[in-house]
Amino acid sequence: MSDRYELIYNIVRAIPSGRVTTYGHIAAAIGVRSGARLVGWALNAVAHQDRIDIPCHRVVNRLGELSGKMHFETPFVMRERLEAEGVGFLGDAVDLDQHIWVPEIAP
DNA sequence: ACTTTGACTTGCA
DNA sequence: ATGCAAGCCAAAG
Repeated sequence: MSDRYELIYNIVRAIPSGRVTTYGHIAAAIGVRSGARLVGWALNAVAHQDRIDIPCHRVVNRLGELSGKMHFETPFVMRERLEAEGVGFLGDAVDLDQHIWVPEIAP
């Protein structure tokens, strides 16, 4: 595990309830602007291992779509949790304009 | 040790 | 405005 993973986990864990963020924002926050895929890998590792304390369901792609919902226990749990936190949906994507959350850039 | 793929994004045609 | 291609880091084959 690289230190980047820790940064990613730290940021994802810092996402407030009822808010969502995108892979690109997290990637930019850890200093790797084009490393959005790395974020996905980190979350996949988190989901596959026992790092469930990280709210990976609050991480969506830049369109607000729940791209990683199929990696959860069930494809519905992700939306269920987001809706339970008060996140509004526009069709199959979250209302980014209303719930987007931008992490602080880490040096 | 090298190649391929993946929970993505951005840029050019 | 839509479609295809390239780029980036890390892990699995």
